[in-house]
Amino acid sequence: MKTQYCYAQPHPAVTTDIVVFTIVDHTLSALLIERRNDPFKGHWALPGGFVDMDEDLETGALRELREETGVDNVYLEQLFTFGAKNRDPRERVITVAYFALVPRHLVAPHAGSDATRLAWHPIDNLPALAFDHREIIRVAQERVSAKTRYSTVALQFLPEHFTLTELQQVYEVLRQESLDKRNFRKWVLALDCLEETGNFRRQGQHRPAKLYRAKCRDKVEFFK
Amino acid sequence: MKTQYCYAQPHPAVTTDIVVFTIVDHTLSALLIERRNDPFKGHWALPGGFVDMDEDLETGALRELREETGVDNVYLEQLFTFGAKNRDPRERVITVAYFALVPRHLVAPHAGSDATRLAWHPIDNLPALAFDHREIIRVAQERVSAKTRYSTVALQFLPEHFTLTELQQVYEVLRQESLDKRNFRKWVLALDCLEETGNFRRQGQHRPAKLYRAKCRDKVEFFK
DNA sequence: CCGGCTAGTGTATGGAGTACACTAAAAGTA
DNA sequence: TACTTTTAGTGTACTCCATACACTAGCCGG
Repeated sequence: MKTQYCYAQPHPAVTTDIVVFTIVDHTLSALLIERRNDPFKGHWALPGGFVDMDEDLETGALRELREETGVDNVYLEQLFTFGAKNRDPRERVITVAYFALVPRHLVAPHAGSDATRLAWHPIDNLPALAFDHREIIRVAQERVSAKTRYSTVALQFLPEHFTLTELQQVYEVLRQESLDKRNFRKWVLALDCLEETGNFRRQGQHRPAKLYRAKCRDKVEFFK
Repeated sequence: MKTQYCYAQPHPAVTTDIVVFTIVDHTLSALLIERRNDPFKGHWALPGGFVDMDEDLETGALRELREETGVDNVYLEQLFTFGAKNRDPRERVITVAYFALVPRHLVAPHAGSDATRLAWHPIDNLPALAFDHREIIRVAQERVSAKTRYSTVALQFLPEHFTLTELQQVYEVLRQESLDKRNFRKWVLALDCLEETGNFRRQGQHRPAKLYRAKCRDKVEFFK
């Protein structure tokens, strides 16, 4: 006989879903998994899953992320909780959505441990998505774009060392506009959250670029 | 025999809690209810309760608010979801916290329908609170203060008609600093979200003040 | 050594935020 | 009625930040 968990009141299921963003080819992209089971079999979905009873929400999100995508040690922030009563056809499921920002090269979406299909999808060309995941991604994108305006989150898209041109490209992708090089540099350096590494990146037949590093990589700071 | 709701996997309980803010005597205050049952019997707590299976999260929050405090038709926004594994001593409870902003005079916290004690408490002089409600209030206060910097939420603390001095006081309370009268007026009028009603408030032995109204009371706008 | 490419730099202008002090209008009082 | 008290309401000068804009530096390959 199967174990059952019984309550005097009906309880919803609670999941976490994580929108993992990176920038691929100058395009903001999200990491998606192809579902192998119903409902929405064959559709793409956000990584995520049920919260264990003995783990905090954020811990659960990090665990799902690691298990399903191999992504670890990244910037993670709670986004919004989606709880429309019919968002899952099986039972009442409330999902606490998170978003994560990762440097592109750090994540190689080779199939997950269980041979599930895993891939980056550009935000403005998403395939058919399961549940309300399209809406979740939309909200996540808005939040990330908004946060570039008053915090240093954008640094989370880059590896430890990067050039100012690379950083500018991150901002251009997120804010969907091109920026003036001189003004951008003046602005970002005035924030006083970058430092030169002393090294250069030689790449292509042109002048090498100075490499910078975030003064505090793991702390997103607010300004203004 | 009691009805039981059984699941193959353990499920947490899900509640909503609402931080209702208003400004009383130039002080940001929250609406609290004295608990009549264990756990935390006698402690003060946020209004809120279990989410029904057939209602959306926000609908549930609004229902609890109405049932427990009589507060209705107010600005409500999802704040954050608190799900630390031991935040409720009885069982795993995940709470989706909201905050609401209300004009002071619209809410008379006479005891709720069930003679529960209900009262405004200044934010910086809170009594002993149940669960992690102090933390929830702290996060809510931070969010509201931050939002006054780039949106028109502050208008939600005022009734339909108000003077510029009253509006300035709201900003001063939320941002915890005094503002220059001329600069404040220049700034707030330049936002172009207020209009004169044509009426005046006569009060005290001095020049009457123009009454203003929000151009769109029910829509919080962003600027900058 | 010349061409092609990206890295890197300064100045001038306009607009917004800030600092600051007096007049206007009502009401109560002598 | 004129004087006092109290809050409402208004303008200007300065500083700083955002913006617009074009050339030199340095590497590589041919």
